[in-house]
Amino acid sequence: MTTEVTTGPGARAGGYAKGRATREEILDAAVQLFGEVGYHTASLREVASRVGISHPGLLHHFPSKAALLAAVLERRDEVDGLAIRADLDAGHDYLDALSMLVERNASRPGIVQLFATLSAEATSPDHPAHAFFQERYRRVVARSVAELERFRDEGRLRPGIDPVTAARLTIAVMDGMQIQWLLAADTPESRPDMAAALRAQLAALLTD
Amino acid sequence: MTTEVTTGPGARAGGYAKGRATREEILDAAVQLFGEVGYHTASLREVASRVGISHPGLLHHFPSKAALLAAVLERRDEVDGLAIRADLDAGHDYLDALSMLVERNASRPGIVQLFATLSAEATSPDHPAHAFFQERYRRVVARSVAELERFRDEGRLRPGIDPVTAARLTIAVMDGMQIQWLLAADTPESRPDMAAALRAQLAALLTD
DNA sequence: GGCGCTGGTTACCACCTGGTCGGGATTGGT
DNA sequence: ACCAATCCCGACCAGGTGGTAACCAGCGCC
Repeated sequence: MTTEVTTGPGARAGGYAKGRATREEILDAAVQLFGEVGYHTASLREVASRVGISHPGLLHHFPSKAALLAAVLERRDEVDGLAIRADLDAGHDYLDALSMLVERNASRPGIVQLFATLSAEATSPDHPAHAFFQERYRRVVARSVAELERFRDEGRLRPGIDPVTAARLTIAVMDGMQIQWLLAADTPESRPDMAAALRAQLAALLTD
Repeated sequence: MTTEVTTGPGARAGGYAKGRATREEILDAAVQLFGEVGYHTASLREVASRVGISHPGLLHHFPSKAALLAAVLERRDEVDGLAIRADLDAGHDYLDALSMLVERNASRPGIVQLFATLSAEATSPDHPAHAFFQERYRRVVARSVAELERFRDEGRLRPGIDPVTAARLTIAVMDGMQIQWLLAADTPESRPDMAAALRAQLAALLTD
């Protein structure tokens, strides 16, 4: 179906205040459930039930399941993007901002699980979020590469490592650590610290 | 349901040659399909159809869907384990053996997708493969830690990096690169080399 | 040559899925 | 007070799900 990240009708601001509030509740519940069981397995009825409405009631706000998914992803990236920009404006490094993002994520297991599950699912070419994740990775890799090229030019990137590889490794670490972190949810004593791991990774890639 | 990795009745060797062959075909098809769409979404009918039998025919060999999943995971780890041991016996390093494993995986997208999708899915505590993946990560982390401790004792681990963190980062890189690799399946020119990435990661963690 | 186990089949079950339809409240501007 | 837009629901649909029951063909051992 390849329903792109076009915001479905009814998902934008507008309508009554009640409706807008319900839409937010739906998105929260959808993030939670998609994270718990994945997009395919999650049912509209379950999402609707968690919000306290019927499933046609949900479909009134989001015309299809794929549209709901698109809205969820869109909102998430929007929120994260704003937070990162705020950190940058506060004078932080881009890589520092990434660490901070990871640190924030450590307090939102639902969202972490959502993206871990979804990015793996969306690996299939016909997944509704396939194009979204392709574009997302393209963007974040490009951004990280640009940043690491600056580091290299300042001589702060460890010799023998090119910026592209360094960028991909860093992003891979973020994704991979999420799985280890999620799997160890019930054994806190052996649960890895995602942010610390990312900082260690950057320390291994940089010279200072 | 937490169907552990107990081999279901009928999944072990035995019966007629025809039956054993069919079981292998089923496992191959299941690996493929689970990889394509995930465990939850995959249907027994689809797996059966790819083997050319009916879906109760499949259930004759594997008494439930979870049992089929268990058999798939079990066989995969068995095969990989043997290959790694062979590489070790050939005089290779454990970390080199990991690179070789990754290199082999690069020619089996179905299996890569299977484990990427499944390890994310199995993050949920009530997923049939949850315990399997917990144990799997515990095992491979422990193994890598032991190896990296030897490196540290030989002074080949970069100072400031402890073996546990290094092990987790390495495994995270393997998992994370899989997603980037799978997502770039249709853009070969920008597709990362998983094995090269792993080697670069190890180069960043070690001193030689 | 009979006989039990193996490898399937067709038919069926209860249940869940996303989505549609028509109607009935509620809301808020005029 | 009116009226249209918005919000939401119950009922329904076709289709897919894992699993079961009953049955039958053929293989191979006694």
